[in-house]
Amino acid sequence: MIQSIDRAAQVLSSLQGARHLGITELAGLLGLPPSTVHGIVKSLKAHGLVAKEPGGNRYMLGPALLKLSNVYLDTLDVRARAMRWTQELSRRTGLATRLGSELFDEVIVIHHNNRPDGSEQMPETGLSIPVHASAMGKILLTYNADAADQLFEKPLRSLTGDTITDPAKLILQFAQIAERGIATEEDEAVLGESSIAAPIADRNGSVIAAVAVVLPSSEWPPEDNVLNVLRETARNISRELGYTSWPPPVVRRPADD
Amino acid sequence: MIQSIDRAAQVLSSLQGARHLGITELAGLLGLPPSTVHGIVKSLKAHGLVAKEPGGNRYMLGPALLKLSNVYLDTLDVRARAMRWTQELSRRTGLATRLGSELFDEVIVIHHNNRPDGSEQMPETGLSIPVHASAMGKILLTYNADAADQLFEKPLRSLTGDTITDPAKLILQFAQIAERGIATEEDEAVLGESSIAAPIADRNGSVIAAVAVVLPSSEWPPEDNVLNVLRETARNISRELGYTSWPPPVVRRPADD
DNA sequence: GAACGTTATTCGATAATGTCGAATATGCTA
DNA sequence: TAGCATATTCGACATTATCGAATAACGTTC
Repeated sequence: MIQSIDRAAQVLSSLQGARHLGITELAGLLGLPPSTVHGIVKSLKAHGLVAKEPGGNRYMLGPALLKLSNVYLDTLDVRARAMRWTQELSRRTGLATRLGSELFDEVIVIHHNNRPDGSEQMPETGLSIPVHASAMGKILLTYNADAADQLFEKPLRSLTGDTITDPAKLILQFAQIAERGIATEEDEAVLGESSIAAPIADRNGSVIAAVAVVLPSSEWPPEDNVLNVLRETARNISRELGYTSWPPPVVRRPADD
Repeated sequence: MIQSIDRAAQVLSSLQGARHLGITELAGLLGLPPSTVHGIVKSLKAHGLVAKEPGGNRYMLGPALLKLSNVYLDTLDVRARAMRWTQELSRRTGLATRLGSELFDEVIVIHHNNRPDGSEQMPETGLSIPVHASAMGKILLTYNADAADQLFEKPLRSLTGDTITDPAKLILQFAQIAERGIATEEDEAVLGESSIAAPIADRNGSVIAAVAVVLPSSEWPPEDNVLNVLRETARNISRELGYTSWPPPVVRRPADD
């Protein structure tokens, strides 16, 4: 691990949390001398990854991130292929749908379809949710034992009264999830919001993403039809990626690094 | 400039251009030994800024960028304040609107409102357009002489037959733009698409962003009303940011670094 | 299915490079 | 306007990244 790159990433991560920070504040957070931090920030700024806040002398994240992120989304093969299927899923169930991918201990939403009822809704692409509190996260953990192991090394954060923070309970769920190819979550991330997810596998059978439908908890449990359509969607996307059998088996794969 | 951070940023930028690259390819692009590049990529990967493409041994941009970018957008004060005004602008003109900010020699779209006619439209947030070929870019260049100087050091790229690539012609436009507080562009970035932009100033009178309306070139020229509403929108946003007079004067400001 | 070529990855000695403290400049506050 | 806090520059030093060589993994061809 290259020290200065590691530190640069920490700077970005700190700014992600705090939005605006001065050099001294950053130095405090990272436990480094201000002059060192200044050098790092200066380098990041030269590439637009960090910007000076207008009219102040604090720093914030920079516009280059927006461009990079846009290219990132374009690069994702799953996303491009899944889009038409999730739209169909949304239409057939009348629910909002999400496509999610793993980012350390969170699931990040890489595509989102609004509920087709035309109500005012936020764009959710880019949203991140702790893995253990999301249906998509449970799918990803079920199929990635290494990630689960790592996750359970630290205590799990509770987001609502219903968040499951006991690893043992989650592990019990994983077994069922593997069998059914479906994970659920009720009020575990956001009160009043529940979701159901299914795995997306690529041609090697690796689960690389998850699809979910999101519904108000007041409409829980969803009709069986919703489950079937969701499962079918996940299967269709996987098929398009070159994977045919269903559901994908849970196998411990060597972490590629 | 810290060398390894600079190189890391170059890696991101290369991946932005090429989508997928192996270590050797990257090493070729940057003119570095593969082992060096490998170390950099490994460090970036540890933070999710870069990811290994599923099933291959090439690398691509990573999901952490999406999260960072989302926070970046949330951080932008202009964006939050401008949003309701641009929505109103879109409604009153019946046109798509954009909010743009400068990123080196491009304008990056930080917010976008669809044409309210309900037609199928792409989300344009994150889109980037060369400054010299966009109305928003001309606004930003008019108010940032340093950026213009830098831009003119290299020959300008032509995007359509109508792109203005002669610095002298652009400089002539800048004078008019400063006077009117309005910049235009006809088919200069995308054939069949034209736009009109106005400056957004913060409390110091620095022009930090631009608003634009985009219309099919077939509807050019727009009614006077469109110009007036656009100008009014820019003024309202600027007022909300604490700047009152209009249009903002062009003054050469010291580059803050 | 085996053997080659290609590409990724690891390792360690070297010296180039980032680091950090002190000095200076800048900007904010009272 | 003075004083303080914060950002920024500078340069000597030693840590740290670098790069070549060796190894491992991969994919491809016969």
